[in-house]
Amino acid sequence: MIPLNTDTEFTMNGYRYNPLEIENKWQEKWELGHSFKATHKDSRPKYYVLEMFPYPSGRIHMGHVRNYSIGDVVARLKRMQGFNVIHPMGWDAFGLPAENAAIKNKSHPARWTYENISYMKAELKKLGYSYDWSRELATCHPGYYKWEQLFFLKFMKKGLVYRKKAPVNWCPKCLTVLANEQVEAGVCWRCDSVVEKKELAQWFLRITSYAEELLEFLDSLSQGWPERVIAMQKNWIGKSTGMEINFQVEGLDQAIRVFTTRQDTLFGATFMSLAPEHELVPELIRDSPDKDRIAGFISNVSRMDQISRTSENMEKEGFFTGKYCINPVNGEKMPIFIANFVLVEYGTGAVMAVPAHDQRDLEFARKYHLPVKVVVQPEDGSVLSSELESAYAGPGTMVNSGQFTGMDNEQFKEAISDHLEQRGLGKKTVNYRLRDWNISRQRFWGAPIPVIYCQKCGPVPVPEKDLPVVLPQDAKMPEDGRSPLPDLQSFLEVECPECGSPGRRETDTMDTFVESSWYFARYADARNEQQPFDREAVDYWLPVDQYIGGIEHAILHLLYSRFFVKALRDLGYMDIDEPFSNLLTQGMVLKDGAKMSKSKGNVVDPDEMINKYGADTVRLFCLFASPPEKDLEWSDSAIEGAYRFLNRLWRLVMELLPELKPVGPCADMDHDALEPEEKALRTKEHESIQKISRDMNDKFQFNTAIAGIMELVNAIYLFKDESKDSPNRREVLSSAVSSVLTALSPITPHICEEMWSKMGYDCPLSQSLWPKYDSRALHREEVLVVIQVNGKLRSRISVPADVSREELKVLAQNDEKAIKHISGKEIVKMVIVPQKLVNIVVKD
RNA sequence: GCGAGAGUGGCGGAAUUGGCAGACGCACUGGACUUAGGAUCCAGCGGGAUAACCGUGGGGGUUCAACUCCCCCCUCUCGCACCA
Repeated sequence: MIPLNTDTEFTMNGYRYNPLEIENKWQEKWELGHSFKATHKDSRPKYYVLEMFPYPSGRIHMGHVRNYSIGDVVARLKRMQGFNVIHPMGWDAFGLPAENAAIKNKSHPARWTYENISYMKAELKKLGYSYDWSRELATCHPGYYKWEQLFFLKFMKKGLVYRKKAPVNWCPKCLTVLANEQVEAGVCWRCDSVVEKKELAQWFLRITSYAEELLEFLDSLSQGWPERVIAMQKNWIGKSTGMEINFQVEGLDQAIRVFTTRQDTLFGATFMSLAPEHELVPELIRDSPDKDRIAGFISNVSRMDQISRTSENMEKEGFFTGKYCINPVNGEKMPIFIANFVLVEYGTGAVMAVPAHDQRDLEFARKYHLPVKVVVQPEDGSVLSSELESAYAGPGTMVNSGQFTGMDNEQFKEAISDHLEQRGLGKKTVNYRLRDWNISRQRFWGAPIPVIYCQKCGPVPVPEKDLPVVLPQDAKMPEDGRSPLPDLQSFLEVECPECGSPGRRETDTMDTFVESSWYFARYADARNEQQPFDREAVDYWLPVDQYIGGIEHAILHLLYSRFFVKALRDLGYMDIDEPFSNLLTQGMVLKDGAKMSKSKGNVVDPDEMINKYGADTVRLFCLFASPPEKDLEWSDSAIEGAYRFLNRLWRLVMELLPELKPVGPCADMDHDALEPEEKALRTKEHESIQKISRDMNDKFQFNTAIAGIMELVNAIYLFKDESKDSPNRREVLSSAVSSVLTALSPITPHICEEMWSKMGYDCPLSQSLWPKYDSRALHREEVLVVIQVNGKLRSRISVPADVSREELKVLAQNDEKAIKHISGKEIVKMVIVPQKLVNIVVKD
């Protein structure tokens, strides 16, 4: 319920703050006036502000409201500061929930999706965001995914796409495979099911061929991106430099290739550990008497789910294959083991075990009574023996290392690398943790992968002229949750474009992260039907100057998008290296200390809040309660506070309305001619604009910017009651009120527009310019100076701003309160900070 | 274990980067107006015998002066984690 305002002052001009009425009115005006439509034929500098587009799940939630309110403030602010701003919005519209809803409602996923989009679009409009809706896109529209399919074909031609049969991550609940990035601690990123391994032929994007560039360019982002996002990406790419070394298998014409970053410990390698899935394993165990037991062990391990297999307290286990390999530097025989902790995906799937200098190898060696050989002695004087309790991984001097004994291990690392390379026993390599991106999904509601399997020609790309491969409208979703495509003859049956024989369409669709990897580029030219986007438009608008979204996309979406931009650049579609120059990761919206969720029953519905308080109040609360990167705790009383502030401002302006004139914010006037209170207010106004501009622009600290606005409002309240009537009173008041409305307008645009127009302005605030403070107005005649004695605050005095250091010294020493603390003591020193502070240092 | 960040009143949070700790707001207390107050206005609001003094997670240090810089430690949040 909106509290009914009946107080006399409030209604005296007949205007009551009615948020919904005002908001409707201005939203309509903006829409009819195409106020936020952007075009690249413009001489102003461009500014691209983008918020991560939403999945059309049904309703907007508070997380969206916060995200989009932050973005809208940036957009409106930059517009007022003279930029040509593009601020688009669209829908990340493919994905599994639509399929589930379709099964439930016995309809088509498209229907649910488009209904949600229209509902949520109305919600966004009610919040008054300054989007250029003419660029709206939905990724499930063939007009969008057609170009994605084109990119797929271009990638294919360039060797950036390949199909391979591989053990892949399978989510038993989503009935589809997942990319490595989508498996979090062994469970599905979306539904938390434990992920299984499955052997399937899948389509991969060769993101690893950009691994080095993706890593290197992180440095160029360090100014504009949060450090932790960069750290997470670095970590994910996981570069390590080392060597690949070959170990000849005894009695076989085969070598085992290992990857190591500690080639300096090669003399200490006493056995070999292979991943159970290593390709040589079958051959190595063929003649083993233990063959069956080993095979059982291998199938046990490889069938294990990711969680238990990679958990820390998993017991290290292995089996001896019965075979040996030869240490290339000392010719020693090393037993070959199969070990459950060796990962086939990383490095070469084989590890040279150096128990003295690697904790895992040590544990394994102790368990199976394998030799431990120290080859690096620490330089602190302690002497390690093979009895050591924990492995030593630090630096030191080489021992037991043939002719290299006595060398520093770091130098030796270089020496042994050259030594091995010269003899053809190994080579220096760089290894990445990053894997290629599996984009195949066994789902219906996604962009079809444009490939046809021909009985004769094999997989054949769909010719570009036949794009898009459209998702069938007549598909019926099977009850069991599988994709309908593999059973849909009308979709499936097709002629081979190369030889004309019967072919079958690929039924896998693309990972939905593919759509979100390039949507920001499509916004530059969203209605283009000839090509993905016009080169001129993309060159003008991209990169995104400010990207805003949740930290949960720190790796997935941001890494994929960076990869896409680099790949599209190399295909000649654009000329930038990175998509997002600046990134702001906003915190979550919490209620009772937890993320809002239906299951916890702590959801606050934005619609309800808008109906109760209006969009301006909801926006104000979201921006005021916490700085953007931090989590925001929802508070019913704090939103009341935001509403109260807007009412208070409304009352102030309505009361003063008869006096106010459209003089503009920070209006020019003869400062010296003003009364003292007028000077004070004018100075406060200009100081506030200085502070607010700084907080908003440089730091996106909207919370402190709003605090600054509130202070200015408080100052106006004081002024209106205390100042005398004078020739300049109206100008001073009008300017200050105009500054408040202008500065607040990016945050609460509707109420500000309304009061602005009531003040008599013709040009709407949304098209006005951000005020410039006059540094002359910042000058105060009197300043407050703090007096300390031995660093402790003792007094405050008001002095003329231009007082000299000497005068200040005298004033401070003669200050009554200061005298109490210095009398009878010797003044050792006086520290003067002009206009601020005097510190008198005394001793007894 | 590695990486990133945080720790300030009853609460959310400020502090121009070394110069008045607690801006702004919420909550609370007292008062005014009032049939009424959940509206509004005024005042107060870190602790403390309202005096000294003590206070920014703890302990040291640098400095005339430390929330801020340096060293050690504790706690919490997030991410990664048997990565060879």
